[in-house]
Amino acid sequence: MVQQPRRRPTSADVAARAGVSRTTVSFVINRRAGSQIPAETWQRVETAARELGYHPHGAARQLAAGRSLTLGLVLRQSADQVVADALLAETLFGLAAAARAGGYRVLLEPLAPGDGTYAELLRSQRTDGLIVSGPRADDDELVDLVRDGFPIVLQGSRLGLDAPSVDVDNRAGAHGAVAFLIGLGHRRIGCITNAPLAYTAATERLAGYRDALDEAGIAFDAQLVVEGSFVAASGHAAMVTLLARTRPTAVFVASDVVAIGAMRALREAGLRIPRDVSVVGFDDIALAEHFDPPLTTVRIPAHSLGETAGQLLVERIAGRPVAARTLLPTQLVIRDSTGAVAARRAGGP
Amino acid sequence: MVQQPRRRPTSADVAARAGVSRTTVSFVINRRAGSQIPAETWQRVETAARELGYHPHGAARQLAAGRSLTLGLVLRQSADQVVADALLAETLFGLAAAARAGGYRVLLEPLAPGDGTYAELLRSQRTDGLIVSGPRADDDELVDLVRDGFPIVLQGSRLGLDAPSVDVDNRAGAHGAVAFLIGLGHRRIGCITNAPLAYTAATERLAGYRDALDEAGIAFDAQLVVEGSFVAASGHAAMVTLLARTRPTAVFVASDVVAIGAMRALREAGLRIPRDVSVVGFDDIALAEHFDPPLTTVRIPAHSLGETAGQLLVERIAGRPVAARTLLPTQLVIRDSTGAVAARRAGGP
DNA sequence: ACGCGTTACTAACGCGAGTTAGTGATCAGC
DNA sequence: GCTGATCACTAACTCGCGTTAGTAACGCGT
Repeated sequence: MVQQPRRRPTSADVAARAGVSRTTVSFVINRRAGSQIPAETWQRVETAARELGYHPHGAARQLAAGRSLTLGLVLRQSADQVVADALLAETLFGLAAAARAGGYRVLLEPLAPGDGTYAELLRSQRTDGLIVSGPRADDDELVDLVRDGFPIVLQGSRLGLDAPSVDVDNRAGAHGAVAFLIGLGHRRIGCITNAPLAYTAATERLAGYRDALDEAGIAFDAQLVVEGSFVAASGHAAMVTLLARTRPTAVFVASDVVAIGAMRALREAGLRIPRDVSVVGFDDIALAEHFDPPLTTVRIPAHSLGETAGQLLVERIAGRPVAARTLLPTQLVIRDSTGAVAARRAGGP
Repeated sequence: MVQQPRRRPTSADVAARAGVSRTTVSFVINRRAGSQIPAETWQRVETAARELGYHPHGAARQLAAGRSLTLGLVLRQSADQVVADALLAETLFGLAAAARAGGYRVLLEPLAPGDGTYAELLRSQRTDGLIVSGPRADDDELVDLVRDGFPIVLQGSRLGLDAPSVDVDNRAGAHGAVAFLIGLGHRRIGCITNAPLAYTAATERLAGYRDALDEAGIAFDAQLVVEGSFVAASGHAAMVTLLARTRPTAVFVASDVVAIGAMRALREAGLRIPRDVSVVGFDDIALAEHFDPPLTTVRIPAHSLGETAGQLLVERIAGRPVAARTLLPTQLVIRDSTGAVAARRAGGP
């Protein structure tokens, strides 16, 4: 007996088996509303499809329907940032959840700056829309795509682009953290940034720091600010630099990962947290509450960051209007790395 | 003047503009080898394509060519695991790199056990192959797909499946770590697993622990083994349990994240690391070297784990034979959380 | 018997490419 | 001057499905 080289069944096969036309099969498969198909016929089609193991061909559907039902996620972070970004996975899952709710899938395009192009994803219709995470100001490709009217949502800082963006309210979060320190009596507060100031998020968090200072009438002192750069080691270096200049009673570190490095430097300098120096972080990564001591920090809604971005993109693809800028609120989580300023002991810096 | 409702250009438009047929355009676009197209014609086509801003329609190509050039990544981890998995992003990037090298893209399908199906990805040809991360033994869907001959690569433990799998050499890694402790003079060594033993990786790491014990002629003591479960808090609880039973001179914790919780419990019990108790972790997450003290741990090649999985899948899709099981080597990274066993002082447990 | 709706479908086109089988022109060789 | 081989291309079919426009059958009222 000759074995047929089993071809995957098409809707025509299903139609033949059910004794109807392909159109009818299509209606049944897509549950098309308003079509008058008697229950009996409907059943016949479904049965035939099941028996044949029929699964509609994705590409054919996309071609005919004109939609890919796919969202692209472009990650413009460098390798360093990715490894350091403890919340990426969570954000990703939020996005995936939103995508699924809208009937979409997520295509991932990690693309460190300068190693490739992503415009093709959109221009070739492989994705119906794009979420660009960490867009840089010099991204011409992005400018073109937005101008051409493709559905795009920015995650992170916006540049003068006419595309909706989602981000965490970095400035308010930082402001709250530093205001909390001031409330504890601290006046000499250091700041270690999460990243070089070319990154908008870093600038915004620094701005929040200044806001709180201004509000309390404390003069800004550039000596108290040092740049960190994503990884813990940068926090260590920054803290060493800071301590060499002066000794603050508290430090606002705009990233938990950077903060753990900073805390290590404090320990190495023989300083106790929070007795000698209070530390506040930013992000509330899962490990923050297990640091020694457990870190007071600013919680970021990572999951809903991704989810919101996904929802906005789905709306945009559907052609519905969308807020130009969505800022997600943060929340200060108070743990044990912060305390009231110690009574002034002898000897200044 | 009436504005044309600009339709995206098709290969027919390019053909018309260049004064050739669609076939010729197709040959040029796909750089088809062996076709005799004079340089002049070739140029004309390329110019026409550029001028029109032509980009081949992805779905149409997929339909005609029968390949989607997409790899699916199915993540069967629960939300807890994802948040805890500090290396996921890195693995993902490794996969993406391999995919790109083979001309593929990556479609992400996060699918906590019991919340959906992924077979459709393959059956509808939306992806050419699948990498299933963290496959569970009760996954019937997976069994069917493998039986039907779809290209699938498993990342993590294999179950009796006839599909190639990639994983870290958990057993050897654990063995090395514990042997190192034994070499330092430790004989009473606790073990906190990274996950419930239903997870193969947890079982394997525990087996490595026993291997080292056996090798050194140390009797296995079930009292010294406690289960952890992905997150740091579980490590804290496990260590509390362990200390309530007995006091080991060293503990092998099969996950850095779990280890940080365990270390906190040690501190809370007034024990110093490594003076009173040595600790070895597993994974070498980015923060491990910034723990207090910096954690001795077993490094996992996260990037190449993803990369290898991607390469294997690409090979399988191409129909080439592939190793049934690939085990990636780990590396013991010695830091400050381990030390020689202290001279026996008065008082046992 | 005729007209007029419904009901329950189907024929056929189009989506945008890849690809096979051919075709006409040119040219070398004798 | 004819044959046969290259060269440079093209017509036409195919992939699998969505969808519009249309039609056959049937029922019902007059």
